[in-house]
Amino acid sequence: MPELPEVEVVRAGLEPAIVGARITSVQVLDPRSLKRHNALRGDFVGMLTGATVLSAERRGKFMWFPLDTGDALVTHLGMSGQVLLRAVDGAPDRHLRIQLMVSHPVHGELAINFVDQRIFGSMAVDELIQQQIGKPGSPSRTVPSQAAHIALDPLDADFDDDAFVGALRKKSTGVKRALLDQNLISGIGNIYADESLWASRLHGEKPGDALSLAKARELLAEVRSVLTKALAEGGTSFDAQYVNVNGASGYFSHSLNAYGQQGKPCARCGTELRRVTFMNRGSHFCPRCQRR
DNA sequence: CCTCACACCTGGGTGC
DNA sequence: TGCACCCAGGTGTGAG
Repeated sequence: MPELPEVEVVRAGLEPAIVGARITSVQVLDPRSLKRHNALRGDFVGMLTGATVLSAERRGKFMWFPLDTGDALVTHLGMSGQVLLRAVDGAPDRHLRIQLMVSHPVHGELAINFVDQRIFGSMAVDELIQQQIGKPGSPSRTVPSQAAHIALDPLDADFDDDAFVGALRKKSTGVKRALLDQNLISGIGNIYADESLWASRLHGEKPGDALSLAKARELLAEVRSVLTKALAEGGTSFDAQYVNVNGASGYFSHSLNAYGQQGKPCARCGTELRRVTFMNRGSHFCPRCQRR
């Protein structure tokens, strides 16, 4: 269940090993992991083989790696995806779906293993497009076409606070659904949505258009705080040895106040936290602090 | 355009 | 021990 902090930890961990590397060979062990690859533009293996990686980028939960061919390798971890850096002669990983062999000028030969139990994640080669997004006056950006509809994340310097707050306060739908809407604000998943709602004392089913301006701003501030804290913890617990990059290492459960904490006392008021099913997924909240 | 239900997936856990 | 079932949830799609 990687969300923004976990994906960013993976991106940052991959960056030193993958930027400047040349892809020498590609093996697709399960074509279902290519569901976001548009084969009409070309063959996944053929478009990657021989290409050199220029940088490591992220927007929300999408990562991408621009190539010297002009396209980008796009990666989404979905629910259970991991990108593991391995020695070329390493033991095979369980649920390995795609393997890239790369040659790096400093680190030499490496295997990049895309591992994904549930196959909600994917790899793809996609075209990069130019896009105007974010606060008025923000510079134009390059983004894979398949991620063009994804909003900036709230840790991005060009994130438009006023536009988000305004749009949120026009939505009749519940505020949790709005937080999970990647077209409105990206990077938040079920865990950090529940954490942000708990921190701002909001019930997830409270309609967005019922929020005061101040409350909507407070929610955005709490979202930032929760994500920043999780990112900092992920950064510190992250093994500096890049060959151990492991996308599953996230979930800084010791700092969770709501998610998975049903039955435990609320850290604020002591009331027993509850879990209900909402939007086909678990929602965790304090029935006293977070009134509908 | 907006809202929302649902399909897509696997394997760990539970109940019988 | 085995088997059926439930559950975890990010994203894209299509219905209304």
